[in-house]
Amino acid sequence: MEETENDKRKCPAHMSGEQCTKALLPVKDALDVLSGKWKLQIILSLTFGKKRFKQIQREITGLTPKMLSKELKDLEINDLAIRKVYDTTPVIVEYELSPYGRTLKPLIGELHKWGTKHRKRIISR
Amino acid sequence: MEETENDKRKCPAHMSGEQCTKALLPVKDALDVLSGKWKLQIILSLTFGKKRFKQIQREITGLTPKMLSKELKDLEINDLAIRKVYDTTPVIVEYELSPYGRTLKPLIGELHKWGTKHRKRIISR
DNA sequence: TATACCGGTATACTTAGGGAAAGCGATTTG
DNA sequence: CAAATCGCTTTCCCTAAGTATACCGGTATA
Repeated sequence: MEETENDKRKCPAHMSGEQCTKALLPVKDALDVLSGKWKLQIILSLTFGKKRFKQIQREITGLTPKMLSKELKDLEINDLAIRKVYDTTPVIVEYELSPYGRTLKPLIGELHKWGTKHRKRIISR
Repeated sequence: MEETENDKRKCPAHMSGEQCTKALLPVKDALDVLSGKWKLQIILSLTFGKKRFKQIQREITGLTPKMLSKELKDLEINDLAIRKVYDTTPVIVEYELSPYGRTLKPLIGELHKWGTKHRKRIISR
């Protein structure tokens, strides 16, 4: 069995295997931003306006403060959400989606589109 | 601090909290299909043509046969990849992306687009 | 006959993600 | 004064995901 010909199709002629996997890095980045059990729900929650910590937690059943805290930090680090601390007594903390965070919308839209079709396809079998 | 007004913005007027989270299900489905450490690379590998088991494994450094086997089964279950067994001696098994699997391309394209911008944004700080 | 390749499986292990529960300082509410 | 709310953090634990390693029957190759 000769494979020399087959192996030529590993990658397109103009890119090496390394370049191929490099092209995947941004895809993984995007996936990372949305991955995890709660991020999507939190993002969704924030698309409807500013929210306080406990308010988000109340909305999303099962979400523990530990996870919420962690995920909000992740969103902040990625510039997707903004944390605002108001100097009141007691202190008030509000989270909101950043303008940049809103650029996720079309992406999530695409995921929703494909996912809906997929759901139908898998269920109807 | 009154919150009655704030709480009204939890979800858009026309949908309940439950409907909101239901809308997320297909998004999660789409994410699931691409999640895991190896799936993207395997899909990428298959976009360049039919591949045999060992051939894929050789291409993707670090990928163990156990994981490859598992991921390929996942792809098959989701109709994204096709497994073809040729009745030769020794038997030859080839994997390829299904036409349906190729419908992932625009989605991955979007992920790539957003991810590229994000990568630049995060690195330049 | 020995070695290597094929397409995987089986077993044991480590790591990462997430859940449960408690607690903290500050403050308001009864 | 007691209890509750806010915005968290800490600790411990469990499970799922992934790794390492060995192995299998069959075949081809030196």
